[in-house]
Amino acid sequence: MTCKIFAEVVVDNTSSSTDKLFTYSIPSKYEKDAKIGRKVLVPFGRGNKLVEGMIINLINHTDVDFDRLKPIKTVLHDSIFLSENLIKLSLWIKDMYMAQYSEVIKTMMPSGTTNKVIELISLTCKEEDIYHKVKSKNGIKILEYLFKYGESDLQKIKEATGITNINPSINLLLKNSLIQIDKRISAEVNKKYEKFIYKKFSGKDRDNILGNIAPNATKQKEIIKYIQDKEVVSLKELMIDTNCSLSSVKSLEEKGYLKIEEIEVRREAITKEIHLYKKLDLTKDQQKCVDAIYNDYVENGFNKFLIHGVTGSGKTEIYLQLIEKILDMGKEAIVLVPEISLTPQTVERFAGRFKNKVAVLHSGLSYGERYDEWRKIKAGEVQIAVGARSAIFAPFDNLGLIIIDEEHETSYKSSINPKYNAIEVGEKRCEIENATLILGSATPSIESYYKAKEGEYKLLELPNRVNNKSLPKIEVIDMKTELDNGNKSMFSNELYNAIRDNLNNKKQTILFLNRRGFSTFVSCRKCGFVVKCKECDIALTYHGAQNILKCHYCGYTFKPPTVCPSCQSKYIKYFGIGTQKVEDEVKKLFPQGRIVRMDMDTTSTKGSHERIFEKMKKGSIDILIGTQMISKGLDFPNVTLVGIIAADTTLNIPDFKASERTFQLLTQVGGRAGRGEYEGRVILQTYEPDHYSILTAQYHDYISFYEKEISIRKAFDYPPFTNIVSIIVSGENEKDVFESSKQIANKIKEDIIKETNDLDLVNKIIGPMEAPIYRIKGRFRRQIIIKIKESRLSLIIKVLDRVNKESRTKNYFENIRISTDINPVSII
DNA sequence: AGCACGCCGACT
DNA sequence: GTCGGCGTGCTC
Repeated sequence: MTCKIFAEVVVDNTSSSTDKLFTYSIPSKYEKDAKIGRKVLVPFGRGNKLVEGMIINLINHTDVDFDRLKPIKTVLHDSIFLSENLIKLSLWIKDMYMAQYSEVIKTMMPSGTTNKVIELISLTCKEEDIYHKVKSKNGIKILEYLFKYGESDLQKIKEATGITNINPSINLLLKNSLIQIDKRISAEVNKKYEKFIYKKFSGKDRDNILGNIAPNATKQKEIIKYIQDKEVVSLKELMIDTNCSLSSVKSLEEKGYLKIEEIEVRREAITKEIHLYKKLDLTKDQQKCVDAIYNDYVENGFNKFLIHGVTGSGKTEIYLQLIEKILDMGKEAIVLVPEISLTPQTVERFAGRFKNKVAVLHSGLSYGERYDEWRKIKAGEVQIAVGARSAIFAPFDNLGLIIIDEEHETSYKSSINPKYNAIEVGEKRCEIENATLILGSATPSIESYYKAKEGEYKLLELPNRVNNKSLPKIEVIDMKTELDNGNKSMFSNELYNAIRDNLNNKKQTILFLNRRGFSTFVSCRKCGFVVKCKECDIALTYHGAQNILKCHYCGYTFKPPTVCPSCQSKYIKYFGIGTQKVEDEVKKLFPQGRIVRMDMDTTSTKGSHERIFEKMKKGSIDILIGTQMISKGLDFPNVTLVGIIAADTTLNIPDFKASERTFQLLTQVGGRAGRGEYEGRVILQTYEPDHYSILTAQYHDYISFYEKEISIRKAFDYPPFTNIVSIIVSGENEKDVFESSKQIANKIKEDIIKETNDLDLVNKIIGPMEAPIYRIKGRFRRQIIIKIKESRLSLIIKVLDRVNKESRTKNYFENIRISTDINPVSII
């Protein structure tokens, strides 16, 4: 086979106009190293500035003019590179989600590992040369700066001298050999090194050495004694244990007794001590599940499964035992869990079973930690990666299994570019790498369950809990009746009594409300004015602890008004309840209880999640109040009561997934009760007790919910019966946004007609209209929605891609952004 | 996006 | 001549 001589390279550049493949020739010395997925340095642009790139393809001939071709400068021998399979996957993602090459490549790599080339400029002449060899004023300025401050990079010189067009002057100085330019490459994240001390003497020489050391050098003697029966010790450790200084160690090194060496150390992402998590006996149902998947994998390789198992049915143990089998085959596994439940509890189970074969990847890690975990995977030091969404790209070369737990979670869909869905990417990756995909949930998404029913996934049902405990009873309380009976508080009589009894019985209670803050909106009782964010079209939430109004979209805070900004009346009232208010109320009603609130406001610091979990586990919390953060993965045997304060908060959102999300949330929260030996009780308060989401959740009846919901989706043509493409046009100038969105919509329609002449398709384009949240962070937003059948999706993507590019080059309006989302998790 | 290039007018 | 400012168009 002949060697390929050209490489198609994606250049590290955020601009959309340079987001394409550039062809470079491969110098013969790099023939072997220049492989697909390798990082390179290439000269780019007129100035031949060195930039990092990634080889996407190798080819034998090219249409690019010979005199335009440049050679690759360096193939970077880094531990960070991608497999050919992952490059294949990245190309699929780019097409499917209308993303840019560089965006996709960046999400696949650990952040901060992109190399930047810095050009350091230094002098090669004497000071007196400045004035007689250089005539130009700018040239003199630059040289004077370099004399004063020594070598410096271009940016600094530019700032200090105030020369805007500096390059001609620099080039002139370079031509006259008055300066030189050194190139240095560096990345944000690097390997971490620590100093270690090696013993350079043997035991029998010890007394000799001690005799040779000056009598007053007591610290040196101490060090010799300390290290005598060790081979190597970290400098840090030695300095702490012997309380010596670096100079003592250094003088011992000079005498030749020790050697100081820098060695790379791995940052540890799992800091906690991990206890063994014992293998459990499987129930019949669980065993059937494991066997079905394993046998299928051995026989067929690539396949897709959906495990529908009620809360507490032991899905995790199934995952663990399947992983064990896969590992025995020499294969590797990825486990995806929602970010929110990627708590120590989950990690403990996997690491507790498989010890150092596990790497974790999530947003709580520093760049450095993530970089080290990534390299552990790439180097084959671990066989399992547990992580959030982006762990779907864990760089295994021999993948056998991808598990996506709680597959209905919306966090698997990325909200930033590339706006990929980890489930779809997982399917594609398994197809490419001949691996098995397992989706698991107690409340599968409607789309996934439909696919399972249609045979696209193999459906496995686990209808029973492992301990054969029945699912907790859910009592629905109609809050309208409570109100009629004169109860104006947020707690029904039932819930109040249950909390009181639980407290008396020394059992734990979880209270759930999917809204943080104190009050959800502030309004004037006289004129109805609602206080909104200055930058967003969003009602502000009152946060009592700090006495501020907060926008949950942009994070801005405001002082609460004392008079109505609109009519100047004093009748400002705080409406709606949030977790803070619940906390206040519970503290008032049960002053003897130990009460903790858990939401985004109380868990912003690192490790705060963990602290609350530990306290809950130890039993030092009686009542835990929280948002959906507490609805997942928690397993506290002593929780016997779950109170859902207002079940309809998610129900009335104008989104096609509102019912589904409500059902899932209620089922998941309800599942937190009665996981131990005691019977659990769930009290659900609502103003809409007859809504099917609530009725079916009450009886843990997923199937009935599914039947009802799928018929509605079909009737109104929503997913899974159609794909949804949402296009948001945004900008700071309202009129420009209005006009440009209209033009874009027209362009899309024209293009579709040109391609297919399908008027029906054109008529299905909704909008442009004001987006449900019309303004966010000062930008006005208009939305276009296209419902499109699977068979026509690629056509629409093609059209949108073209319109996107065109509107960018033609630049009708300034600062207009177009953001396209294929199958968003919500159209709000 | 960044950057070079080229053209122009202003300032020695 | 030299310098800065700005518009234009390209990047293998």
